[in-house]
Amino acid sequence: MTEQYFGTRPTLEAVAARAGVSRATASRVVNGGTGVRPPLVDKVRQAVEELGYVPNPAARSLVTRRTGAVAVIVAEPETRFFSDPFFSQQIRGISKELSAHDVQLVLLLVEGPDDYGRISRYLTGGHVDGALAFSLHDDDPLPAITRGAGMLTVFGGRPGFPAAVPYVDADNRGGAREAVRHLLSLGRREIAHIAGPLDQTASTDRLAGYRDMLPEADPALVAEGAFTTASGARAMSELLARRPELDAVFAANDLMASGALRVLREHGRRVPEDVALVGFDDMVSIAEATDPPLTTVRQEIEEMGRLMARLLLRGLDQGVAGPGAPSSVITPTTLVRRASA
Amino acid sequence: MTEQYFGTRPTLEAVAARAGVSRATASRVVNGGTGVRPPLVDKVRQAVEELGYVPNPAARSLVTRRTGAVAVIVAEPETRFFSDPFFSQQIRGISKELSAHDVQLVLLLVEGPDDYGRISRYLTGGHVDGALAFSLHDDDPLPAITRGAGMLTVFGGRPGFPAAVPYVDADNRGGAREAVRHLLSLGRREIAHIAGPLDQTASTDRLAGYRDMLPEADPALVAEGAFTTASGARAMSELLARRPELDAVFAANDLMASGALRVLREHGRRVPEDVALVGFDDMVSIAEATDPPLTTVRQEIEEMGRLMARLLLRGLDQGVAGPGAPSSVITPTTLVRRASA
DNA sequence: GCCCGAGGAGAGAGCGCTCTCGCACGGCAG
DNA sequence: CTGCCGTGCGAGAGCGCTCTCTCCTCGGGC
Repeated sequence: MTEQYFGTRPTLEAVAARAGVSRATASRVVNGGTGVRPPLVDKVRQAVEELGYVPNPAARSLVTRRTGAVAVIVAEPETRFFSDPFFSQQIRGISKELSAHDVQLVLLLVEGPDDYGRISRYLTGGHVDGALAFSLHDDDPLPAITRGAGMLTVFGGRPGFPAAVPYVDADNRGGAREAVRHLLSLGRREIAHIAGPLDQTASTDRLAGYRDMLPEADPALVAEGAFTTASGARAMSELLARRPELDAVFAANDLMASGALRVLREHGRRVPEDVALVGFDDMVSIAEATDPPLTTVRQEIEEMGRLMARLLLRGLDQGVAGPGAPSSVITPTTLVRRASA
Repeated sequence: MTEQYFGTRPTLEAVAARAGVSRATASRVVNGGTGVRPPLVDKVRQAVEELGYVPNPAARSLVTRRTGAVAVIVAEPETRFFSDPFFSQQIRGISKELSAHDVQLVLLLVEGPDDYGRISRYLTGGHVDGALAFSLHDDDPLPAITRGAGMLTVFGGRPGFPAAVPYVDADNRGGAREAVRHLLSLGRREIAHIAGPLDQTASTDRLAGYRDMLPEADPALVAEGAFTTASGARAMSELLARRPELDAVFAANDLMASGALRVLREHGRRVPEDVALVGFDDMVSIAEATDPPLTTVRQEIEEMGRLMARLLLRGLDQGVAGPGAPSSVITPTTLVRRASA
């Protein structure tokens, strides 16, 4: 039960006075205590305790030029951010890693094109030491903004342009190959694909994996969705109209797979007997809730978030001018077999 | 294309020099420009532009004692945070309101009991001006922490203790009454309830609403879940075992309703013919994806988030010592009729 | 034409911290 | 016993900004 000094929080000065040392020594103790003799360390520690001293972050970062915070920028049209647990999970991984290093997470949600100015100003303002950014479309202005602000930034998902920026991504192409390979191993021959929006690399990479395994496949077997349940349903209807004889579907995420599943059932196709279905993500709350439960390609979403944070922190520690920008990381995927294929 | 001065960003001093005015005048212009004659204002504005000046937030908040940031504290066991779009949506509303006022959002996720120390230190450290906190269990230490830190805090959801803290909550009790009233109007007489965890007021309030309409109901008609799909399924199994003759279920959220739906189907009960089912939340991605689509009680989640932020900002503006802590707000609910009841 | 008041601009103090520098003191070698 | 080096501590400058206080200037009223 520490006393409350309303209005005037104790300063380092006060701590120093109470401990009978100089401000410099008090500062040394607060920041690790190296080079100070034990008895003095104890005295200062005690003074800190008694006064309930907490360093003023503004004063500190004014001189250190470090804020101890990083921005997490989520640029995604309405629909996806709050229907897709993907981001929550990735942010969770990021949060864990950051708070383990006592770094704070400032969340910047981009709601519309006007927001980019705000974000840009915020980054150049030096509120944060670095940034993590998500889910770029090919024409996303974010990389240009973070570069312009001179802000070290790690991206989530491979950016859709040749710039050499550090990123963390799942092995989308390999995962897709595995999904299709599984369907082939079940004896399926008319394998359709419901792709995500093709201005995102996650979609194009998964499509590329599909094509790797089925180079001869009829283009009519591919339909584009938008990573939402509804778009998956729509794409499935299209595919059934175009190629009624299809016997398998690989959807680029679980949400679209669940939409497809509903449409398949409405058309009287049994899953997996008539049509085998594989998703992507292994979003447990979706994949296990469908009937039948979804066979899907699992990516370690939380781990990817953790990796992004780790990469950024490492880059920050070496200084931006250090031996190298952090390099990128591709995380493996695994096929999770449930009942739908 | 502003020139980049690596290492040395321009200061107010530099702007003042370039504009041929004093630092004080430059500051006045940057902060609104009142009391400065137009020609000087223009000169300063131009200098700001040319140098690409952005104020140093640390220096600023060192003297103003305002950070321009608020904390959003999410204390929720793993499972729920990333399976439930609830939070994402509420955070979205908060983010919109905050960024409209140029206030930043610092996200603090509580991963375990050890984190409370970290949070407490962070709040007392003065990193933020105020806080928004979520989803308290009855024994949650958060209110004590924010009070101890002297931090103005608006809660999301009615806290489970008598303290007079400002909060924003949906009309859980009224919504529950409406759900049950609807089931009664359909002629159902054996109406069961799948409650949420009973150490949260959202659950107890919804249960209270159920009891308001059915004061005589057999206690065996109520089972407790945990707001997850799996727990909803489990609760439904229990209820069917205890009261096989039930003809309606009101679940305290959509996730549990979807779990219940699966179990009902597994037991050969048709929905809505044999058993009518109503959920709560109107989580569109769930309620519309079930088969049949879920009748549910809608709460305006994003709006609630926006309101929380508005309440906090207003309180902050008046100063904590102002005429009054912000008062609480209860937002209305509406019944959304789909096919399940 | 003079005085007074209002309003606009500048000087300077400080917000709370870190960090460099210099000084003092103790131990050891010569 | 003296000189030198290493270590521990304190003094003080300064990070970039805001804001008060003072000074100056200009306009209006008598």
